[in-house]
Amino acid sequence: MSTNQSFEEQDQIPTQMEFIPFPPMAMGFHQSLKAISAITPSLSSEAIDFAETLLATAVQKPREDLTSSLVGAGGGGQQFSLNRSRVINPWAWGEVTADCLMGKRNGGGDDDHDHHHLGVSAIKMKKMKGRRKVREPRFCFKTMSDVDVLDDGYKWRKYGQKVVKNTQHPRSYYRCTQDNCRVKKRVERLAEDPRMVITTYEGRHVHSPSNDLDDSDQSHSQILNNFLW
DNA sequence: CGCATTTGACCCGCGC
DNA sequence: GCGCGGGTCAAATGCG
Repeated sequence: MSTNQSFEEQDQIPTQMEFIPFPPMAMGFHQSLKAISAITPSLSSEAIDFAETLLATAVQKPREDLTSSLVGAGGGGQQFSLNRSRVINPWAWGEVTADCLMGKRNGGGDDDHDHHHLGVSAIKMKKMKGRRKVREPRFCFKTMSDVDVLDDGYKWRKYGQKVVKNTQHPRSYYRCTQDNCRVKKRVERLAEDPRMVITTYEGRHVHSPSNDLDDSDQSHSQILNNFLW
């Protein structure tokens, strides 16, 4: 698959920890990602495209709306930054955090549940030493939520759970239930802040999302919707 | 009864 | 070569 190839062929592995502050997303989500990719070759155009599509799917909005939502919801103070490390993680990743997503107007309670973060990371694995192990493109969201599994429109089946070292929360492994679709995702909670959920997707869906969202999963999609306005 | 989840075992890559 | 740790498998169990 050509997508995998382009992820694979980029062999630039970050060598030190860098933290590059990024200007507000006045230019929009897509352009911001493009700009990030100019800084780091780790974000290929496929990664950007993948990120955008996936995020749009997750929030159930067309890609065009996604950009305007993020920009429109903006105001000042979004932080768009790039964190690169080989020590902690051999993957390069970019993260976007919109201010609006945390404190947005919400007359109700002002407890933690009104503070939402949405992070987006497009990541690739470093090339296996000696051998070519093809890895699907990966991508992770960081969200603040009290539910572990955010509804992204696809059906997932859990196939494993593991307690990873130095974390008190188990990591869960899910696979897309669709035949011939090899997409997987991992869900874990941040050790430093258990309210933060890291969802890592691996691979691309070969089908469109199942649209049975309007029954029991309503609450989940509502959480996602809350991120954007 | 069928399907999803749980959970311990197993596999494999990597660092020492 | 060995041990560790992350990822996956699959039998057992739970649930609707």
